[in-house]
Amino acid sequence: MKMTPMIESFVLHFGEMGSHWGFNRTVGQICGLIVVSENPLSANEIADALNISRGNVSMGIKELQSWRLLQVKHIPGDRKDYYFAAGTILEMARRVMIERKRREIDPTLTLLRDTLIEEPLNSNEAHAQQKMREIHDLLETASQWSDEIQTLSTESLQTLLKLGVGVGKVLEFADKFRTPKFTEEPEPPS
Amino acid sequence: MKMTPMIESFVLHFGEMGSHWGFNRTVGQICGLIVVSENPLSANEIADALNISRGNVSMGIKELQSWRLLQVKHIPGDRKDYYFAAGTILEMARRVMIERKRREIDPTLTLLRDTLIEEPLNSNEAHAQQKMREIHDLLETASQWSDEIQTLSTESLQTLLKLGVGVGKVLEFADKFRTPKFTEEPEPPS
DNA sequence: TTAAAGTTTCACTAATTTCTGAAACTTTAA
DNA sequence: TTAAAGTTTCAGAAATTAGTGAAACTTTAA
Repeated sequence: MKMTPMIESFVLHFGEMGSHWGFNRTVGQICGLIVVSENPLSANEIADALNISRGNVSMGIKELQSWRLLQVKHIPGDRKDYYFAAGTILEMARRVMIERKRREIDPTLTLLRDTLIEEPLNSNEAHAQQKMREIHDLLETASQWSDEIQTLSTESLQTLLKLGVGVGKVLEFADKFRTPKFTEEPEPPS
Repeated sequence: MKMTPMIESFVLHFGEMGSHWGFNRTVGQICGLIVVSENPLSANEIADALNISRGNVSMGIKELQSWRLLQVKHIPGDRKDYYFAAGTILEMARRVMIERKRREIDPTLTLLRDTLIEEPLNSNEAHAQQKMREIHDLLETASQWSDEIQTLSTESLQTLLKLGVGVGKVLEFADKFRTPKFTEEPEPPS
């Protein structure tokens, strides 16, 4: 299976992007290829298209499965596994987000929580803890957003994404009319 | 300047995190150290505390400056530069976001836009373009969010972050009362 | 203008990560 | 039960990325 130049350039670019999204070049390419492919692909077809070793494909597939980005199809009378993208782009993006949160935010939150219960030994440590608390609170909020997004239906997420772009202006306006004393929660509508 | 165990463990962890945030271990450590430090630090003090070479510190500082995460302080009669964190944690986080968007999203958007104006040569390419359009639209939305956030005041951003956690539920409710007419999803095959 | 103090660069080395290919293992049709 | 087809693992090779330290460069007080 030979890729056309259009598809090849996309797949290569996706490979480079991959490293920003938590996986390596090859894994990114495999992911790109599968997303863009019309029919499910066998591991051999992938190795062939990307010109990488069979073992490497096997590793890559395992990695992508750990991100829950692949689905497998079986063809009767054929023992191969055929892989295709698990869900829409939005669903895949969401899975990546969730997984990244689990791998990147959660461990830091744990460390910060553990550190923040220690008694500071001197003013340096007191200051450091203050900063850590700021980081903790921000990550905690990010974590809550992420958990929330996990519970949303795809449609609601779509709505939220589209809506978002307008939300900022409203807030900027609201903040202007807020007294410095009451910076916590907006009045609930009665 | 010797780090206490508490601060050291934080700095080391921050170094590991760093690689997820677009910079390498040492740069992460430098950033962590500076954030947590009570007073501005000279390059030599950083090299000393982290036990890395002077040249490496110089590179790291340059990198952090390109992320606009550092401010420099001069002490009269002292020719050294003293570095400290540029703004609050939230401000720093926001700078990282903006910069990552510029480095990671924008180039992909460009590639996708360029690819999507090409005529598909066959049904594979047509399908690929369809997927690329989905990715494009999602990244476009992400990009708009990012731009918006850039224009928000820190206070409004705080408000938005805190608020967010409740927003989802409202949307889920609203979507229930939306007519299927406006759903963009295709009918599942029967 | 000089030299001491500070900073940056860069060729080289070290460490880490990724990839290969062959061997081991698994599955299933006959 | 066997062997052909398919899959996975893993030790080491290759490639990439990070870090060192010495030399070159810059700045400024005297």
